[in-house]
Amino acid sequence: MSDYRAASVKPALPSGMRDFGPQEVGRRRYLFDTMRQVFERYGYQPLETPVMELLSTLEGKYGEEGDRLLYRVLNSGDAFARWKEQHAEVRLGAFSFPLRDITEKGLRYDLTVPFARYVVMNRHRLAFPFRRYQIQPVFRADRPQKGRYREFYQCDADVIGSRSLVHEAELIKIYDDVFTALGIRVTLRINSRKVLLGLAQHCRAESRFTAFTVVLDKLDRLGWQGVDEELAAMGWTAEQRSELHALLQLQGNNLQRLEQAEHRLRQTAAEEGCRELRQTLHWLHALGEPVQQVVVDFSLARGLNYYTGIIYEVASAQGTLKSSLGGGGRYDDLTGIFGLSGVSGVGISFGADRIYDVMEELNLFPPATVAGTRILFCCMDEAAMLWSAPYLTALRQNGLAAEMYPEPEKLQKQLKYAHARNIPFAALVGEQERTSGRVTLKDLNSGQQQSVPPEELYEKIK
RNA sequence: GUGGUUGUAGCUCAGCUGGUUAGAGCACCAGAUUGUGGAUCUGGGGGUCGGGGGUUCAAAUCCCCUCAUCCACCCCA
Repeated sequence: MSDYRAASVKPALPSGMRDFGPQEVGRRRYLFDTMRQVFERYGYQPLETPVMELLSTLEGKYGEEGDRLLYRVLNSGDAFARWKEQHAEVRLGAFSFPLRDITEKGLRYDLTVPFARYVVMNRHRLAFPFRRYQIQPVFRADRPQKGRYREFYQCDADVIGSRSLVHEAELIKIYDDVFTALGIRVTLRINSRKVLLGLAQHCRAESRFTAFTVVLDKLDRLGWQGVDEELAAMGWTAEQRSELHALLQLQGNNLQRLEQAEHRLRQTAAEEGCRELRQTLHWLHALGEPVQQVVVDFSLARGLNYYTGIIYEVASAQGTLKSSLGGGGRYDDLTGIFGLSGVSGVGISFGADRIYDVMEELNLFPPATVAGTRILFCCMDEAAMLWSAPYLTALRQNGLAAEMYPEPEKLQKQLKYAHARNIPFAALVGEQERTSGRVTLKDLNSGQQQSVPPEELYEKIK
């Protein structure tokens, strides 16, 4: 028999990973349930995919940076040991070696790419347009910091197989419904990649489009001056930069700014982008004006480079966490890489962990998110425990959460436990109760006690 | 991946320029209260001072390395 206690290890978690205690789970469940309800109300169907995907599915989808942040899983068995034997002369880390020999799987980085993979694999089974939602953890080997974790939940809703802008408007409604239900005031910014592309065309800077969007995305952090400098460093002329500045400086409401932008960027992709944005706003109006603030913002860019049409981003309007609570957009050809081209999709994502952080900071969680134990049987001796057991079961059968303290400990200790667990009622059972056939029901909040027949417990405390 | 911050009891932290057996609050356990929780009082258990190496008669304290943490950058939910 091995002495497993000899080698005691310091308990710890891998960096960026977290446990969720009972209260946190309750609150997270409340968050997820809220989203689930809204998603389903809009006709989205649930989907789950595995944590692990083939690296061939994941690699190259998130840009160079994304590949670096992929968690790679070592092949199981002795693949690595075999590899080392075969390459005994190679010193690990001395120079790059074919990773593929020892790792062919990775943890999912987001939910969109696995969704695209699923759609392609099941295309004959699905009714298009296919709407699905997915609430699952994703993994990024990033360095953790405030509002950034290595394992975090994304809550995605996507519809694939339709170009209709009704979806764009409905997704805004979903954002609106969820954040309104949760009680968070947010700002929802929308833009179109086509407007940005049009601007790049107008400035004859199409070749550096992706780099341009990455810089533009930093506007709220760096301010115009910072963006201006970075673009200058990238080789943008003063004229090109002032053109961009003018676009960002447009005044008026959403529709007015769209009109001006369209006017400025004639004969480019921006015309279509503006038209689509306007159309989306029309649909939104028809579906019902949102409660939350919706702003057309030409500086919104989004890093992920698969977006091609309208893009979204949500940020809290209150609290200290300024980073994004969610985002999304339309991608014209996400399934193309898996061999199914010409299928357009649009989707949004909620960052549950950040939403959690914001709600906690602003104290927005309802007081009781989990229904805990309602009554604790506190027994003086084993005979009392046996006597109580059937009543315990009866309460449970009636759907009430009930517990019995597992030892005939001192009452003091048992009541302390009830108090610590926030259990509102205690049924005290000792010799007196057994002989009289009535239990002493104690209300832990008021401290009052009454003698009741055990059959009436349910009615008294339900 | 880059830069910085902080690691002392289960938790939050104190420990001055190196100097006896490393402290406090909260939490925990026991008792005051042999069938009554929250309050109070009394007592108690708990620490490889993140780990390794070095300087020194002497290191929680100074130096180096390492690990972890948090924050920022990059990037993103």
